[in-house]
Amino acid sequence: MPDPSPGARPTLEAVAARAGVSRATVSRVVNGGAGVRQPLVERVRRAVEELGYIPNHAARTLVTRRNGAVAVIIAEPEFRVFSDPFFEQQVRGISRELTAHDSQLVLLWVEGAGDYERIARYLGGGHVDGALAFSVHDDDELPSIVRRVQVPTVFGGRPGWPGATGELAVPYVDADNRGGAREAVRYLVGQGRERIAHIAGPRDQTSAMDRLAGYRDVLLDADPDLVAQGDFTEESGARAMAELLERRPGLDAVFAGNDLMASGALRVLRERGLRVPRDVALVGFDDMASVAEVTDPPLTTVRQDIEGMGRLMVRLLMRALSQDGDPGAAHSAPRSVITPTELVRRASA
Amino acid sequence: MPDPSPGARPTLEAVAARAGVSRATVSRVVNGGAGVRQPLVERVRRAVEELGYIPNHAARTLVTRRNGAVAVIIAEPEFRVFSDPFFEQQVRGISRELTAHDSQLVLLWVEGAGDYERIARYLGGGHVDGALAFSVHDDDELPSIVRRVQVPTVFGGRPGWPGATGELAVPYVDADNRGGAREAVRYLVGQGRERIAHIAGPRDQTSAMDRLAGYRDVLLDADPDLVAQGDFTEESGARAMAELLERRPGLDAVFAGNDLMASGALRVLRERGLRVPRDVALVGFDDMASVAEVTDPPLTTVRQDIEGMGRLMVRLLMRALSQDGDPGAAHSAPRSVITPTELVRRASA
DNA sequence: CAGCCGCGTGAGAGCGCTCTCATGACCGTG
DNA sequence: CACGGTCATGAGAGCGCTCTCACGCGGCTG
Repeated sequence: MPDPSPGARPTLEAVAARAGVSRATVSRVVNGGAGVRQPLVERVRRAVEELGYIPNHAARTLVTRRNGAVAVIIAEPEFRVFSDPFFEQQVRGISRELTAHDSQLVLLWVEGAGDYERIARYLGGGHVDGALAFSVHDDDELPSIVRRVQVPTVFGGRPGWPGATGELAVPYVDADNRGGAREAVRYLVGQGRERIAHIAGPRDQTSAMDRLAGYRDVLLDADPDLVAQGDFTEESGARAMAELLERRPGLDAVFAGNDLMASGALRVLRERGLRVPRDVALVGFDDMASVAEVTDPPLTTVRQDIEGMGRLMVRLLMRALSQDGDPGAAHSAPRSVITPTELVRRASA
Repeated sequence: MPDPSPGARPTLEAVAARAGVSRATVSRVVNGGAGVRQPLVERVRRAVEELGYIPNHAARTLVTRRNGAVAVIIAEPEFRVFSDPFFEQQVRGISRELTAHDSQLVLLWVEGAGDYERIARYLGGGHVDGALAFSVHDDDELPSIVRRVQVPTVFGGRPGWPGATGELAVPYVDADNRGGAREAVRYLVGQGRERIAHIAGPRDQTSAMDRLAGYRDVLLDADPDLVAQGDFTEESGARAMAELLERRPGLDAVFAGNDLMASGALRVLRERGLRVPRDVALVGFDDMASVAEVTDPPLTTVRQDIEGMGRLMVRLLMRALSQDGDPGAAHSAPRSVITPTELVRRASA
């Protein structure tokens, strides 16, 4: 039977028969063709072509124990997940780099706390070679889960739970939030600003805390009343600004924890008739195009290479995966990477 | 050897040995336990528990030809993909429904036109049981690809290529754009508005064209100069509004193709000193929370159940998949579904 | 009490692939 | 020209699971 059941997808066997070689040879050709003589390679290639052969993924995975897929775990505490442009860029970077590594992106959307069991089962089921996770909050269960099911995982953003940098360390990729904040504040200082306030992001996000730390690094003796609490939303930025103005009307600069809060702050500043940057200089963080470029005046802000961070996460993971098989290299967890930031000067400061 | 290589994951075999039954019985228990006597079921369950057994996905897929994964294909022509709140909601609906069906979401991000080959290979490789796609533009290659590789696919939004509703029909889920537009325009008419303009979305998106058609359904003899072209962005809405005002200064209502354009139109209206809704009534489309609720005045708009549409896509696909095996039910492509819209009255009209 | 039916269980094949190992052809060398 | 070595190829096992089928036991009927 030269064509058994025309509807059925051709197997390696079928290709081998057609090319007049063994399964092994076809397999070799399909996987790069190393060690097979040219004429044979071509004959097999032709047979593959003619039959429209596509390797069966499951069969391959079954024996190689590699499945060319990586999970991206998205925990959704509340709102702001996907629609966060930050996120989009990072996922795009991940997607691109994954493609370059011939891997697929499996999206794991965590639906509330009770859903972690499902995630654990999935991760443990060998569906994916590794995982990428974003540890948004301190109390995230994810780290302990990936540890339990032993799935190589790289985190986006420095995890914040106790001991994250010591015993329970996990590999992560993060922007140099602290350094970026320092640069921003120093810039403000360099401009002659003397009463520089800070609108901080949520306390349970390490990025926010790192930025605050950077601010304090430069302004060692900063007046505590010059720091207001926000939660990374535009609204909270506005509220914090109003608060700051009440407490310290004489402030002459604001370093906001992110662009959204900067934009909220800007709104309040203008409502109060304060000119930016003349009366109050304003610096944001993130260089979120949809915000920083469209405010009036456009925001001076700290840029991070978000897509690059996504790619980097993948690269770290891939390196860990390729070492996995090595003897002696057992459990050589990838090192974490801090990516540089860059101050983007626009009109607001 | 009771515990061969402690690091290795236990197999069915191991569980069977531990429970003192055959592989077949363990398999039955793992897959629901039908037809196995209670005491045995419990013994097996306990063994599974003790060994921490997790079924190997690849092996299972190899024999069942089902892999519990569905691809979500995202073609990215330019910007607005993830960060589109519309998109986020739809993907969330998909994710939730997929979870309910014990399936995984595999994200396929199309990286430009040349990338379709990769997508085709992936789809054809049996990695997924089916696919969900969004046919943003008319010239999309996706429909022909899924047809070629024979992967059951449900589209989000009515596809617009020639013959999409006839010979080359594909199942899709779409909102009742035309009906929603009719309702919006009728509402305006009912308010006594007499010169109702429309800001249309891009010509190559069926949703935009359907909304335009709905507008025309009501205003059969509408002045062609009362229709301006936009591209669904805020900016284009502003431009279109300016244009309309120039051509027909006397207009007393605007039905915008989406909320973003409505918001742009609103900006221009206010700049020109026109009061909304007093002088000009304004209706949008989508009920995009981040836009419609925050404009001043808040937008009267047409709401569609976006998350529901996502869920519906999955349900249609699942139905098609479960029929796939049936004899006689061959190629019973799922029917398309149009979901209702609802006019949300706020202050702008 | 013999026969039969039905249900619960086990044996074993096989899904499509990779990979090790044996085999044989061909080369160069002594 | 015989021999060992190298390299391309094929044979075959086996990855972990499902599923068909045969088997055996019990209970029911005649």
